[in-house]
Amino acid sequence: MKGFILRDSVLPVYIQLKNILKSEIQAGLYDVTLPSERKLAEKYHVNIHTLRKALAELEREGMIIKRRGQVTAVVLKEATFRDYASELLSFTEEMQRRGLKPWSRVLQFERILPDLEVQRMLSLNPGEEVVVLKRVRYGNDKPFNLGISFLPYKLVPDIFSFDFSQESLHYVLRSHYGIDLVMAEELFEPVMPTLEEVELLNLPPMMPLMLMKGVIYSSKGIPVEYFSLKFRGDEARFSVRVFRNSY
Amino acid sequence: MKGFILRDSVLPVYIQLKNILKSEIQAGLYDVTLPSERKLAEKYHVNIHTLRKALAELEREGMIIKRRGQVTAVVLKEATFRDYASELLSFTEEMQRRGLKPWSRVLQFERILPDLEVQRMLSLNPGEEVVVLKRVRYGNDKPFNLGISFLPYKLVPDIFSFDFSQESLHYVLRSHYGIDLVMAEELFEPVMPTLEEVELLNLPPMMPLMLMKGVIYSSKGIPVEYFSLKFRGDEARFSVRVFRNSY
DNA sequence: GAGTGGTCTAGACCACTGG
DNA sequence: CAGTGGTCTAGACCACTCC
Repeated sequence: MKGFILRDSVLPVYIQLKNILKSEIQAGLYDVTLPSERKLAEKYHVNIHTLRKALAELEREGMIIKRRGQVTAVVLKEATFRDYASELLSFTEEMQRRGLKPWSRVLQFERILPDLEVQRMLSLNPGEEVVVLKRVRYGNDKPFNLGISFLPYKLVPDIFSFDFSQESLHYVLRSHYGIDLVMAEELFEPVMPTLEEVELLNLPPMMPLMLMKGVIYSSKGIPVEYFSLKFRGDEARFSVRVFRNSY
Repeated sequence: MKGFILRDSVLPVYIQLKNILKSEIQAGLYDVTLPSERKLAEKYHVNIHTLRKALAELEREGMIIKRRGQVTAVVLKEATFRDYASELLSFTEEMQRRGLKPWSRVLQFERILPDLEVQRMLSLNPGEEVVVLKRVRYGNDKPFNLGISFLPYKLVPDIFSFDFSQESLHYVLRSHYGIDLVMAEELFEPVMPTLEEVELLNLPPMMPLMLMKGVIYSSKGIPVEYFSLKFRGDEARFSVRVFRNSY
């Protein structure tokens, strides 16, 4: 990974190339603009289409900006906001990334008939049951959020054999049920806490919450989980990068 | 646009193809899975790489999910959340899209020396001045948000000749200064309003705000605007789609 | 093993930007 | 008008999934 591309690596060439270019940009090798695509392709002995795929990745990450007819601009050497989190991660992974020990207090875990909103979000037929799992999630000793998850019961028949005060829901879905969660639609909204939430999350007065709710889909395109997460406002900073669409 | 691809359209083939496939999916032509890439390419008489580019667009929009070795899954016929807004749009464009008349009340518009945060976000040298523009933005008669923008003065020398109670800042930047805004880093956080904000936005009691702040970059990769927007909580629903990264 | 999507190469041509 | 990035085609081979 010192600037050489391994043709028989498990990583595709364009990903290796992306990483190389990223570290070169961060090292200050290219300051305001990048060399042309043709020159870069020649330099790294790859086809121009492979090079272009690497640049497309960098652009998606917001590191460079390409425009037709112009040299491509170098924008960022690193993310402006630290809490960059526009990636689908389980709470467990999020905590591990921050070096905190994740665990949960389970408040509710049972089979119920869902209300209409949950039914619609999970594309369920009337009468189909869901599993509801309500937890306060902790990192080390600090409460991070209050989460409610709904899953179609038919997808997770023997789920009550797991202890979700310790286990990761997403990990169980993958390892035990073979369900890969790959995409989520999320909606953010600021809300005031209820009295119950003030207590559960140990909130100071006048602290608003960030409500994040949405649907998570498996690799087969099936809606697997409808969730609602409430975070302490001062701990909940979500950042994204957005682009102007041309077409 | 009835299912035929025009080879001499201004729109690239892969965009036309994306639109065709989208409308076919929404019409229910493909229900759970799509035909294979080879078959689709043959059906529309395009090269498989062009077809793949169209599918990549649909996947980015969250409409389908592709996995190696599997047929590609159809996920959504339409967005689950209506307020889908992960696109860089000016307030004026946002209002026009909703059919509302945008205008502003300008509260502050002057040259100042920025504080350290603004200086850092805009990559300014000490002593460089910025223009600050503080406005309450309205759609028809309703206040939508309170916005503060900071721009490097050197980029917009004669900006005080414009009246930003009517004009769109982003439009002036593009048409008068030739500055194309193409990318933004944004951060979201729930906050409680100050007394001033309660009054300016005509807020009911205990209504939290969504704070959205960030930096907007031009096509040359230059940070052009640092902004802070505060929205009424019940009017501020931001939605995104996130994916699991493989590499 | 048949079929799927993923990667890489090769080359042609186009559209746009800038001096 | 030279140089840039964008699009489209052609074909080979690989990695993975599912039966």
